[in-house]
Amino acid sequence: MAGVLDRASLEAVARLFGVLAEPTRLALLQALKAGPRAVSELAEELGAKQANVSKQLGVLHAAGLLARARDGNLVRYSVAESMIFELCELVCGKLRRDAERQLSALAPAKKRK
Amino acid sequence: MAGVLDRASLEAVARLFGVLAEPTRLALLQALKAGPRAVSELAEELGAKQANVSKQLGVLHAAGLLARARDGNLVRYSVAESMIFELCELVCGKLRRDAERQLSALAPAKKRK
DNA sequence: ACACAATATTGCCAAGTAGTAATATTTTAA
DNA sequence: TTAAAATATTACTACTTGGCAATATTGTGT
Repeated sequence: MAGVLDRASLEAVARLFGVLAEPTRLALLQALKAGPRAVSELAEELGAKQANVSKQLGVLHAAGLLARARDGNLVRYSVAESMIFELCELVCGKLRRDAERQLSALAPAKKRK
Repeated sequence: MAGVLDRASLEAVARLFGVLAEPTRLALLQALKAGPRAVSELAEELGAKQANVSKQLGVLHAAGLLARARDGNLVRYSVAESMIFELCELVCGKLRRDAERQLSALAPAKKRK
């Protein structure tokens, strides 16, 4: 369905993947999957510094993955692209398969399902 | 379906996304979508240096995304995880939607489909 | 106006890495 | 054993960026 992408499109795709290529940002997305959270809540939940949480949320927001909403003194972020969870599921599936293959190579004959 | 991932799992997922976060590697995957290719073929097809193509193919192979097969003097690489194209499709879809939104914000009332 | 709390920003450093030129390795063919 | 071709590796440079401390900004209540 999709033709061949030019260099600029490939760079855009790569940039998006790059946003997801950091454990801290993935942890933030995972926490936000349960619902909107304020910066300080996320910082405590992840055990991370406020400055860094704010910075990484900014990266995710700039990429269009998060929505930002002021609520008095707080700023609540929420997931704006549920697509990211499909992405993560695909990757997790591959990692699970890899791990299984590695296991069965050491311990033959495993139960199927 | 998937529970909460620990730090190590998040790092593994991030590492995978990181492999896809480079335009050159995406271009290689795109070229390989049409079928197996030798290193020199890919270098010419992309207009890139042999050393860099070999290096990036190595990264993709180490990540388990490509298969490697010697064929005489050549080494042919091929896609080992078709999942990556689903990933790219999801990302491309988001980018298309973003671009459309940006367009319709400037030029109201566009034709549907 | 003030103090206080939550968030954002700035300057910095250390680590990681894409790309390159040069060189090494592997394979084929004489 | 040679030479030549294809691929991989090494050493290097330039650039990017995650995390941090300090500071600035924004909003709330008094």
